[in-house]
This record gives sequence, C-alpha cells and structure tokens, in this order.
Amino acid sequence: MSSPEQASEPERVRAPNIRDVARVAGVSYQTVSRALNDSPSIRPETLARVQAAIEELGYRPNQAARALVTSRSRTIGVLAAQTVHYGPATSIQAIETAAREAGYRLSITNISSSEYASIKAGLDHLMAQSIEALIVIAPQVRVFEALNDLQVAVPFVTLESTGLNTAHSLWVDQIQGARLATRHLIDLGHTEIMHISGPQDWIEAEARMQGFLRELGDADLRTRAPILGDWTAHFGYYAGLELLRYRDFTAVFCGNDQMALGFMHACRESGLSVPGDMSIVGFDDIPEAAHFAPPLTTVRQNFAEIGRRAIELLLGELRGDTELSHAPVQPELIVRQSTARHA
Amino acid sequence: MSSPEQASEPERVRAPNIRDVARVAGVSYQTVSRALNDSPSIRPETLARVQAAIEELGYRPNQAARALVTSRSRTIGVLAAQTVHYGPATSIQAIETAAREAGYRLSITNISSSEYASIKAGLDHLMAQSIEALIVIAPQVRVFEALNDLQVAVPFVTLESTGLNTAHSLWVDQIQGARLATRHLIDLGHTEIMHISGPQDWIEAEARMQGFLRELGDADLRTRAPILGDWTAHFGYYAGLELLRYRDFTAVFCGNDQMALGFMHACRESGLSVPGDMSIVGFDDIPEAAHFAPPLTTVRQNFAEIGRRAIELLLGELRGDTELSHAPVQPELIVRQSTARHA
DNA sequence: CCTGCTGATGTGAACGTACACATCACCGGA
DNA sequence: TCCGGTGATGTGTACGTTCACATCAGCAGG
Repeated sequence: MSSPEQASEPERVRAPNIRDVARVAGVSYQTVSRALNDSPSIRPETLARVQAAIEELGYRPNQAARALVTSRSRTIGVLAAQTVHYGPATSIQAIETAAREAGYRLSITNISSSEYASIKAGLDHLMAQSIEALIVIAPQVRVFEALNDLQVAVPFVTLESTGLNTAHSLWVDQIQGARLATRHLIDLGHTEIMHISGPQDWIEAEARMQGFLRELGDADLRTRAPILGDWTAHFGYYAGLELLRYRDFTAVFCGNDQMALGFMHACRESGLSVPGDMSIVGFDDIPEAAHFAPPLTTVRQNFAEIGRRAIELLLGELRGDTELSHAPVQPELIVRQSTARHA
Repeated sequence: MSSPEQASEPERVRAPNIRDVARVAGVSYQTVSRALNDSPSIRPETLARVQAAIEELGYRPNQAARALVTSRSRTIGVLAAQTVHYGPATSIQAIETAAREAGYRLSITNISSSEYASIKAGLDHLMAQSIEALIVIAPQVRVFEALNDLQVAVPFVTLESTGLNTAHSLWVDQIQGARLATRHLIDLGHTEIMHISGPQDWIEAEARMQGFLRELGDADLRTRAPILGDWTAHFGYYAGLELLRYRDFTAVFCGNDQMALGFMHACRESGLSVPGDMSIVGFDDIPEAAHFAPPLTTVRQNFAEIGRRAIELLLGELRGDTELSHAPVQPELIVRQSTARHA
C-alpha cells in the first residue's frame, strides 16, 4: 500500500526545479522558463540542451508556483447534480477531454441536494480553488441566487437548460424537443396525452413541460396537469401504477428515458400493451433505450456536443474573444416501437 | 456572458491577501496565518478580530501559494474509463464527496481508449498536478505498466478489481459475486449455461469469468468459452441474436446489466420468453434493472461504499496510519424475475 | 569608429503563504 | 530581586515560477 521506497538514494526529497535544470543545461533559469513557455527568442540549439536536461532530471513544472505567479489557476469548475445520470455524465466526460486538450484541468463538485445551502457550499468549494470559469449542470434556479450571493465573478455557462438566460447558457432546445415528442403523439391520433415531468427546479424539466403544453395548446387539445417526478425509473413505475387506475389517456410523454422505463413496467403489470394500448415517448436517448421492451421512441440530445461547446465558449471568453456562438443544439426525434397510431 | 464588471471601484484587481487582513485586524500577517490554521496559541479575542477582518474583506486563502509552500497539493487524482457507466460514476460521486469533506479536491481524468498511450497521457496529466494520491478505475492490466514507467510514487488504490494485487486494491469480491450468480442458475436446474463477459483487459471482467468457471467446475458442469463483450447493451443484443441461432443453452450470466438488457431484447426478437425459455442474470444492479422486462436478477455491488473506502484508505496512508482494512466488500444476489427453474 | 538596433541571454524582483526563529510581557519560585 | 519558563505575537526566509528590466554580442549604416 505504501509508495515505492528508493532506499538507494540518500535523501532525494526535493523535486528538481527550474534552477536544477538550468544548472544541468548550463544556462540561466530564465532560459529554462523560456523553453517551457516556448518563447520565440531562444536558439534551437539552446532549446535542445534544455529539453535534454529536463528529460534527464525528470523535471515537471510546478503548477502551484506557476499559478501563484501568473494568478491563473488553469482550472475550470463544474458544479453538478446527478452526475450518475447518462446526460450529465456524458457532457462532463466531453468537457474533461476538451479542457485537458486545452491545458486546463477540471474540478468537479457534486451537490447532494438541491437545497440552497448545499449549492452554496459546492460553489464555495470551487471558488476557493480560484477557478477561472464555471460550468453549471444543476437545478439552475437556485444556483443563480448563490452565484449572486457569492459574488462569483468568473465567466460561467449553464448546461442543458433553456434559453431563459441566453447570455450565459448553452442549450439543447428542450422546448423544441418536447414539441417534437408531443407532436409525434398528436400526429399518431392521440388526443389524451399525459406528461410526467422532471423536478420543477430543473430548468430543463420546466422547458420540456413548456414545450409539451404549447404543442397541446397549438393543437387545441385538452391539457392536463403534468406529474412532477424525480427523473428515476422508480418514480415512473409508481406514478404509472397510480395513473393507470384511471385509463383516461392513451399516450405519455416522459421527461426522461428512465421514467419512461418505469412507466412501461407499470403498463406491463397493469396488463396494458405498449404501444397497443399506450404510446410512450421518452427524452435523452440513453444507450439502453434502444433495447427496452419495446425499444423506446425518444428525443435524442447530443450531450457530448454540448460539453465540448461549453469549454469552447468559456475558453473563448477567457481569451477575450467576442461574438461567440450560443446557438442552441437541435434535438432529434428517434422513433422506435413504443408509439403507435391511436385506434 | 462576461463577468459582472464593477465600474464603481477604480482598479481593484488584486484579491486581498493575508497581509491585507492583518492590516485591517491590526495584527501581524503571521497571526492571521495562525488563525487560518487554527493554531492553539492565539487569544480568542485576537482570533475574533482576525475573523472579522476576513469577513469584511471577503478574503479567501490562496491555495496555490499554500500548495507551493507546503508542497502539498491537497489533490487526489482519479484515472477513469467509462465514467458514464453507473458503477464508476457512483463510485466517483462518493469519492468526490468524501474527498471534499476531508479538505481534498479531486482531479478526474478520463482515458478515451484502453491503449497504453492513452493511459500514459492521462496519468501524466495527473502527475503534472502533483497529486498526493491516485485512484484507478480503468482496465488495470495496462495501467500497472504505465504506473511503473512513470515512476508514480504516490499511494494509490485500484477500484472494483479483484484481489490480484491486494496491497493496492479495494474491491468488491467479484469472484464471489460471479459464483453467487452462477450457483443461483445451477440451483434452478440449469446445466447449459453461457457467459457473456466484459473486455478481457478489465480485471473485474476477468474475475467474474473466473468465478463463473470455478462454480461450473465445482458442479462438474460443462464449461463453454465465454463471449468477450464490451459492456454495452448493443453488444448483448447482437451477441444474443447470434447465440440464439443455436439454442443449446438455457441460461446466461452476463458480465453487467446493460449486456443482460441487450440479451433480453434478443430473446424477445427470437421469440424466447424470459424466464420461461431462458434465464438471465446480470451484474451491478443498476437502478433501472428492477424495471427491465422482466425485472432482472442480478448481483448488487455497493459502489458508493467502495468509493468512500478508497478515500478513507488513501487519507489514512497519507496521515501515516498503518493497519488499514482492505477487506473486500461482499456482493449480494438480488433475485427478481428473469430467472426460473429449468423445465 | 561610433551609434543604434536586434536577438539571445541573464538578474532582480514579486506572487501569497507557512515554517523557524526571535521577541516580548508576564508569572511563579528560589 | 532575579531567573527561567510560558503563552502570545512579530520578523525573516523559502517555496518555484514568471515578469520587467538589464546586459551583451553582433551587425549595419553613417
């Protein structure tokens, strides 16, 4: 369990620094610094000598010292909830890759609950690391409050939200996605359509609900109060068992694929066939959705694309670029076998 | 998109430091340092004055400076593959929470492929941040090579592996889990059992396969060559379509729940009923597994527990504790409806 | 032969903090 | 009265790097 001890060398505690490299290379420490920051004014031959010395000593620049003197942490903070879910996890993975390629590191902080105190603590932990930029993947309503309270003065972007705060958000057009899903059900002849939404404090849940309601409104169909869920399959299942006691609807639009899965389960137990008796649409297109029973009709979002663009946007702003694109990413309806024409 | 400008104050660029606080509090900077590191020898009254000054100025300790002078980064590195999967994601979330509570931050690096170069690059990126400890959640066979090549000299732990390298690993007893699953099928009267495993370079895939083979051996049953998969539902589906052309087995033990889901899908398409014609066991117990059609019999691992213990172990070692527990976490068989007695 | 310029390299700060040590007031005991 | 000890506080220095500036050689142009 302990780190490999090297009993041979007496007390080689200190890691080599820029001056050690300079000594070996026979130059001044400043020349080494220039070599590290690929300055234009350094002779190729000198550069080679320095690089050889670096190699020989196994030198690594000390990021703390660098951060101290430049007052740039090269760290991007991510405030996230629900990182175990497919969407956020996929975005974060893309964010990490893009950040690393750009020479930045990531600091991810999970918030356990959506309570204000929890959000504030998470944000505080990030600010303590003097992050240069912030990405928010969380119930955004309360995050904005905390952002104000803590006087967060770094560029930030919220992910997977709506265009409510266009200046700071990068988004899949959730409203449009919800309209696609709802329209699909309407086109199939359904007139009594239910919606199981995500938690109300998630802006994207709100957006999907908006899209759903608008599309129903445009079609002059009766709107019912959506059910407020928690994104889990368990919720979809129990809500389904409850709702199916009154079979006064023939289609459901679920706020995400997990809840759709749970709802399908409830249909089976209630003796309803999908899509024969009940059409179901999900949201997200998680990789498993294609293998549900039956394969799920859903709305695909490109989570990785969103993640990449978040980094692009933030780095652009750090560089001082202006005119950056906030254009929403368009979602796509994936029709599989969980929806059918209403008899 | 830009950070809130404060046009009022002229050029308040520099963040307040320890000396600014000292000036306001009317003490020396060293006294402020003592207040921050809760030194015993400071008068309560003085402490209060310092705290008031900190509050007034909105002072935050500069972690880079602290890291520089103490040569402790307070960062734990995580080298991960497949962070979008439920297991790793759950562990990482627990790790992050535990690390944060202990005053550490996390630096997560994803490796895109399991190629050696990719692993080495990820490890390099982590070492450049002078991490104090390392957690590995990745195909471990090759990681060990890279660990040696880069002379990684920090405490490390590999997660979710077997006990192959007990000194450095913290593990759910995968072999035992696989035996539980296999035994369950045998107890139900199945004699022709197939195994769809994970990628061979994942030690845990290897362990599950070992458990499977040993249990079959103990029961004197015929062993077949396991199919090497890639953890995805897609693979389970296509492998299933292929395998089911020859219906010379009545049960499958899948290396994870996603592959089991895909396999179930293939069964439906091939006109086989689960569990009537085919019994299926998964591994992991992802939250969705309870809502598959039918609900999946699987082996539950406590991913969060593993994550917490990883941090506990590493922090213990950093503190110099000895006698830390590496006892494996025991998995649990969850019997649902995807398995039945062989006719 | 001097002047001014340019490219390559070196020297002195400074970033913000913690450690080692110095200082100082105060107290109790011989 | 003086001395040693202790608790609270202050002063110097170092961590490893980059920035601003200084130096120096070489060269072209008058």
